[in-house]
Amino acid sequence: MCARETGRRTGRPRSAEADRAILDAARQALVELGWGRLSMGDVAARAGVAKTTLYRRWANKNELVVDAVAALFDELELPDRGSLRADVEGVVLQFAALLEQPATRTALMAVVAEATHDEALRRRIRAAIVDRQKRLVIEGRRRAQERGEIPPDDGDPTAQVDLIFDVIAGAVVHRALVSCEPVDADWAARFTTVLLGGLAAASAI
Amino acid sequence: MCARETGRRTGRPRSAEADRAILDAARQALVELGWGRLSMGDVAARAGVAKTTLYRRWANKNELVVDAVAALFDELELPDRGSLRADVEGVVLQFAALLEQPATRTALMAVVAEATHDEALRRRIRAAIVDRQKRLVIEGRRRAQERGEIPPDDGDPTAQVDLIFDVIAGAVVHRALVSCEPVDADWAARFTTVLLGGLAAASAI
Amino acid sequence: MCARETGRRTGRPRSAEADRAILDAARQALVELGWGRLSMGDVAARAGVAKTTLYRRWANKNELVVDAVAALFDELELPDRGSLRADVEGVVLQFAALLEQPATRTALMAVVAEATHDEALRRRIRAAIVDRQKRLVIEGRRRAQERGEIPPDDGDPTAQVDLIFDVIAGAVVHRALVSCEPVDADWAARFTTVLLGGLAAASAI
Amino acid sequence: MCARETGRRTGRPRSAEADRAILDAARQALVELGWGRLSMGDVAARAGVAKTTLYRRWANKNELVVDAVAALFDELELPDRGSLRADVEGVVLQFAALLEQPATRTALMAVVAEATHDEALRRRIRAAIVDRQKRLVIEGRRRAQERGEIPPDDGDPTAQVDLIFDVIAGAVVHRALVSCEPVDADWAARFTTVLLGGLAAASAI
DNA sequence: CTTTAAGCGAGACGGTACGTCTAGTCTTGTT
DNA sequence: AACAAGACTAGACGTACCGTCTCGCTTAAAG
Repeated sequence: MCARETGRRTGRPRSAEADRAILDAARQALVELGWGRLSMGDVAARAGVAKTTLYRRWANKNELVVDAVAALFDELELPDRGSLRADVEGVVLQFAALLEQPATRTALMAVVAEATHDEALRRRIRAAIVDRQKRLVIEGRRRAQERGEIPPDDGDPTAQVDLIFDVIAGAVVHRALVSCEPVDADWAARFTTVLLGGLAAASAI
Repeated sequence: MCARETGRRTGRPRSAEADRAILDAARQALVELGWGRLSMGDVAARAGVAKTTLYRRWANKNELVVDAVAALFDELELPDRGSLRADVEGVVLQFAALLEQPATRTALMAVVAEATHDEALRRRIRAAIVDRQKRLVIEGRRRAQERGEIPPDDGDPTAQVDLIFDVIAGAVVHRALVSCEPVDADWAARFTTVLLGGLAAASAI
Repeated sequence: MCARETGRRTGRPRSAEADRAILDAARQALVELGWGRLSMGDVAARAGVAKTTLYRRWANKNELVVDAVAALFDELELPDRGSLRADVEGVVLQFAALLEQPATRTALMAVVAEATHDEALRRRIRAAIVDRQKRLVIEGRRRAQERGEIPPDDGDPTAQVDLIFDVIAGAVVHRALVSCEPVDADWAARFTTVLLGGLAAASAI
Repeated sequence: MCARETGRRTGRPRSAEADRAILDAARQALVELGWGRLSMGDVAARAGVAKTTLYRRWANKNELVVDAVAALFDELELPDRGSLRADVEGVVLQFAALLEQPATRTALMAVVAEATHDEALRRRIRAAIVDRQKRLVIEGRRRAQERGEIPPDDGDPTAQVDLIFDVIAGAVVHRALVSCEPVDADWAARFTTVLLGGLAAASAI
């Protein structure tokens, strides 16, 4: 999480309690205030910790906030809802619900914005968030193939997985964060109709 | 562009040259530094203008930067390529090309990130960027209807326009800025196939 | 007092009221807290002024405190007591009384101690305190010459003024702050006898 | 030297080498940096010792530095130069030479400054520095009396010794450390003329 | 020859202040 | 009026140091 040199063995060990308190405080402050108005002094005060203790663990405000939020994107699941359409609608609504939380929306966009001029951060996001969530698409396709809803792969499905992921995640993120309109059951249904119709048409070629 | 009170008629008129210089300076600073590190003093200095001249035109930093960003997206056009499919592929590639420029990618993400915790900014983005670019979808549908490629509207097409816009813009932005993979002619073709297939299926219900 | 570039002519002029408020606050804080515990933030708060307003005028804490200390010594006066001897005894007792106040003794020694390894500070002390107080010696000599107690200058009196100042100030400071013995009327009388006798002998050569 | 509780008898004894290393490091740091910029962490690092080892021996920074400096003032001597005038000029130049070394000037002023608000330290300085150097004045007077340059004492000379000492030491310290002007042979000659003339005049009363 | 009380190096900790930077406002004199 | 210049309040930033507090390890004398 925080950059902790593993080689040290002398000196007083860092307080694990402080780690937790700081990350909790940072998450809480992020939700209440947003990235720009969150201040290190405030986080330190909330955590009951000195400001130096923050700077001993993270080089600056960005590093801390990115870490404070990184774990929020692991909670997406793909419960089996019995049909491809239900699975897609479910994951769309679940993802939208996540993005409706200020903590997550702020964190995701802030980190992506920061990444537009930081190649290393871009790679980190791709590994930690993008590739992780592609598993949801892969799992959904597998189930649909088992159910006979879509034909089995006859080649490498990577390109199609990528496309599906970009369309689903892109549309939800765009509607929730750029257009700023609600991702409700109705929109999810209409979106799913378009997506599945499009995929059927594409594979029929 | 900038909020210009129309009631004034006496006194020295505002310098149009200053308007241009400020917006140019803001765009340049935004690209070089990103949202967070851009400062009003720096923009004023680049524009060769006093800080008061900025604040006379825009209420605060956010307002100025949003305007500077919005102008970047006004260059998108929809030349008639003869078919709906060609028009969609064309606008996808055009939009992707825009997002491949560091200027635009940084600006868009910066402004969206800032908006995640700023309701007023969100409204401003929607008015200055989102609604403005929906014109492309509306125009594309109109042409396709004239060509007979899609049936004429039998109700209010707003919801469908919104959905199409979210899907196109979302998928392109997501692939270009989050997944960080190229939006090339091949991807555009496959995406268009899915989109048009989906829309056909949706209207066939 | 504070470094004020005289060449500027545009922009808002610096507040003379702030100048006064800051120096007053600094003097007060110096008396209450001593050099080490005086903080810039505290001085700013006492003066009802932002910290930046301090740093716009003085480069750092030392510079400000030196000026504040210098002002403490501006209250020394040389009322005409009718004879050179009475004037010397008067200023010796006045100076000793000043050094008996903890505020002044602490401030003077602190600033001199700080200056032992800071060439710039040394120059500043010389300009702000030493040269400023030499006025007392110059004025005393002028009066004595008018009274006919000492002959008029027949050359540049600077070296003699310097010597007299070092002897008077040095002896008083040394007795009060290093030897730590009282500078009373008796000591002042004996010291004055030695000083005036010495000066008479020196000019008789 | 350092406050060492005598009651302990078990456990690992304190390292005498650390004592030396710390005091040496403190003296060196004091000369290089001055009192204010000397830091306990830096002294510990120079001494190759942990900060706790410093605080086990001295309660705080002041205590350590005072101890580090105490021994520096024992080197003044009064060789017989054959006449009172030559002896005075000699001791003036010798004392000035001592104060021209950064080590001594910094140490002396630092310790005096600290003493302005520490009664115990003031007494300690008086015993260790002031009274010790008064022997130079006493010895000089004795020699001059033997040579017949000044009349023998007809009462208690203490008050006069004190006055002479304050004048000499005060003037030299003031010129060297406050006025910051060179104490050269010329100044020493002029000062001696004034001092001896003054003393002659005073005893002629 | 083990126990034991303390010293020791390393470095984290709560604090406090530093000096810098920026936002957004205000005050001059000039155009 | 707008403008250039720059002072102003407010407050966060990231750094440095103080003096304290764990850690785990070392060292001598006491048992």
